[in-house]
Amino acid sequence: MARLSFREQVLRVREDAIVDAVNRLLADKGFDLMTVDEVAADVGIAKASLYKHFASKEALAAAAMVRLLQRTLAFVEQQATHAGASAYDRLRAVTRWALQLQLAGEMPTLPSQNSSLRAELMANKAYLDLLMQVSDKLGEWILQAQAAGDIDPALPPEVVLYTIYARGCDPVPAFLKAGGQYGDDQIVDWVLSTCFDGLRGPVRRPAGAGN
Amino acid sequence: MARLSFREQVLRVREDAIVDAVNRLLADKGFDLMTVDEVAADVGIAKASLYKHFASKEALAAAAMVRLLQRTLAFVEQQATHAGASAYDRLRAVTRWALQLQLAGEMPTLPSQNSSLRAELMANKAYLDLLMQVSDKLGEWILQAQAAGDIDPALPPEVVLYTIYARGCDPVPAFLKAGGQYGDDQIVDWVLSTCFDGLRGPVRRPAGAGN
DNA sequence: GTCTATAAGAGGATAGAC
DNA sequence: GTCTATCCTCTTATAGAC
Repeated sequence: MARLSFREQVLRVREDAIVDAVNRLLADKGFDLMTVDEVAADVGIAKASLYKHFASKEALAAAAMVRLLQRTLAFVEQQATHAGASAYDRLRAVTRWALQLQLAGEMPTLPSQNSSLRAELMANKAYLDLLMQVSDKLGEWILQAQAAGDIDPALPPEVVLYTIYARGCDPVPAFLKAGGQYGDDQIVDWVLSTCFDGLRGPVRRPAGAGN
Repeated sequence: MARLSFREQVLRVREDAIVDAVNRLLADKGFDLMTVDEVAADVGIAKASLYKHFASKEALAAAAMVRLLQRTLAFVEQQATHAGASAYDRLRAVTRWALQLQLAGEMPTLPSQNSSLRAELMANKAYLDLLMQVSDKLGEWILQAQAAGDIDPALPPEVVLYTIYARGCDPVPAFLKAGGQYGDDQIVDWVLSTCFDGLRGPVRRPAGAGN
């Protein structure tokens, strides 16, 4: 049993290395431009060996997305333990985390339109399950934040959820980073502000309010 | 000269039909999934004939983007004639127009990462010229809106400009439309609100302000 | 300038030896 | 399970007749 367990550990380490490479390439070039040859070369194994671990290119991407959702769920559950934070604070923290991940080049992005990939993901139970868990938790916070008046109660929670998800693959941070004149933290602050406070900015008062 | 002019007109009409098809396919599936065969089939001519009009797939996409920018510039210049509107109103009108275009399936979207395509665009004088004209005009309005306090003066104008551009290819409207329970106008209003007023929503007052 | 036919190559996936 | 070598399909692009 020790030998079997060891073998399994080796397997896991190798598959983790594969998912690492896929994650990097998805973040860098996206699904359509990522080639299986690149993944194999990046990991340092033959392409045929890759296919012993994952059945298809879509399965590779799905594995990367599942790991992303696992990490997201871990972060979300960690936030839930902070008693002092409001629901709004938590939503903002999660969004900040996603933006930081993206700027670090570790956010795998999928095309919103590739049908073969969507089919694979919609058939992936682990993926759907995790996505639902994350969405449920965020959904709770959204309702709480709306009740507290921190998030616009006129918006359907769905709209808020999608908007937060969309910030994770927003092109703005990458463009600003490509410009080269701002640091990551500064970029994150600005994008976070435009997301929650809008282009109008935080705390506006009616004309003539005096401060 | 009349015969030549007539021939040129026929040419223009045909090329317009090609760009129409490209525009539709780019909006529908994106650059990577669009094939030249599809474009040819959609227009109803042979693929080889396409290549008599445009030198490459990238050139096709570039033509669609140039036409988009021409239309954008036309809309922007039309807004400039509305004397009653503030700079902020105009920015909001342009963003609304882009969102409506997207929901109508007429917004060609490019991958933010395809290098061959970016190279072609960056070498396309007409494209760069139009992009600069649009950006200059929007940039003016952004500065004015910031001076008027309608847009957060703490944000670099660059950030505001990129954010507005990014709304034109935001995945949120398409997701909401796919859900099927909301009309286009409703979706546009919500996304526009999250863009300018943020998830917090319009007009927040300090606690205890009374209304 | 339009067509049919085909070149040329990339990229996903597999065969079969070890 | 890893490798080398290969298959096969899809897609961009072009040749050459009309």
